[in-house]
Amino acid sequence: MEGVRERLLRVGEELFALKGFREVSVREITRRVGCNVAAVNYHFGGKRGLYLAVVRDRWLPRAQKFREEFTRRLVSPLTPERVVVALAEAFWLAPVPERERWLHRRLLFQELAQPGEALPLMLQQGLLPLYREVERALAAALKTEVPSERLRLCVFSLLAQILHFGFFRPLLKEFLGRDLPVEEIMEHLQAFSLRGLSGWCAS
Amino acid sequence: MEGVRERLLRVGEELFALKGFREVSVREITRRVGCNVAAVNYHFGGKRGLYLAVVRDRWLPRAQKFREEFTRRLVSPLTPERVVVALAEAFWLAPVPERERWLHRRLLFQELAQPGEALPLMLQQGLLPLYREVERALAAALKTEVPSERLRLCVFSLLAQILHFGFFRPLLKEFLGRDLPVEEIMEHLQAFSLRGLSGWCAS
DNA sequence: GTCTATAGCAGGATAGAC
DNA sequence: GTCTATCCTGCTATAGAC
Repeated sequence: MEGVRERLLRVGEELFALKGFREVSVREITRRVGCNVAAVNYHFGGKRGLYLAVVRDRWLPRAQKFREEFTRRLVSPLTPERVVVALAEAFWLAPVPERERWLHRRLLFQELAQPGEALPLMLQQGLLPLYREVERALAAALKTEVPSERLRLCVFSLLAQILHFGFFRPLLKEFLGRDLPVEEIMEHLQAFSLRGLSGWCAS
Repeated sequence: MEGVRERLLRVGEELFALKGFREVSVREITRRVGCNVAAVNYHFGGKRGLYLAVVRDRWLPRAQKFREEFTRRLVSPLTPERVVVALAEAFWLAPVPERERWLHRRLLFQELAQPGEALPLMLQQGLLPLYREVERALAAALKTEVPSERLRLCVFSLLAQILHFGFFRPLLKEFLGRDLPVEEIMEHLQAFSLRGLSGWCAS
């Protein structure tokens, strides 16, 4: 049975992710949960406390789960192609409901838009470890010795695309004229990241 | 002489970009401008009206300016490399104060985090025309016939990196251990977008 | 642990003087 | 056009009954 505390965390995350911290009222959360307004203060010491608990108890564990999905999908011998595929799959095909993936992106987005004390937590404990993990895999995949800063920038470019294609999905739809299925996005990501524009260049 | 109306737009944009619509109060804006609270209602019909005016009168024109900067920097004969450089330069080296570039990104970010009636405006009149412009340039640069959907996805990947390196600059600093100057970011963007990871691949 | 009731405050908007 | 004064609404947080 899901207690009031857990329901507050779940509903709180939904609303914070959808509208951002300020835009959500404690009343709205407790009404949906079906409990009293005072419950938030009792369990979390206030609205801000609930928000931080959401990040700690729901967002961070999920971030770690995505990271593990990535690692789990790496198959040796490592190639750049396989690293890219593992990364894309971890984000888009992991056994996590689409709804949760959306929540996850969205909450990060909200925190970036209005940075608070949760941001350092999310960056350092959520994103940075993933970046390092990808860097390690990529270093192993590229046989040549690549300067580590070069490598990290490539990791950044990879993640940039993954996050962007998530965040700007509506714009993509408008730009293309149709809603591209995940499989095709992955295919493009792979092609672009591995060969870049020169894959299409005549010269 | 800058009238009250213009100052409200300028200060309003600063604050909306920094904190988001909800987080800013009319009182705060008018206090900084040095006018009365009622001025917002008089000139714009309310807080929301001021926000929309900011988007229309300041953000959209600036978006168009960036687009023109891009077009202006294209030199024939077009090559993919030159398109990438023109795009990066338009965003990072245009004769616009860094502060304004920051404002511009930030306001888009806020609107994406909490979409309102301004979002369609920003996407359709601000971003989409730029995307189409880049697509056109890229199509001319790539001699071979590239399916237009492929091309658009490449444009998306390009812009993804440009926006991401702007939004996540703090994370990049932490990841690299130093704050990368714009010139070096551009160099990487060019290398990655043109050749992808295979530029570093042994096989 | 969970509720009701309320304190205490801040925000947006408006009416009307000047 | 710009100001003062004020209304009304909605919020968080807390005190205290049960």
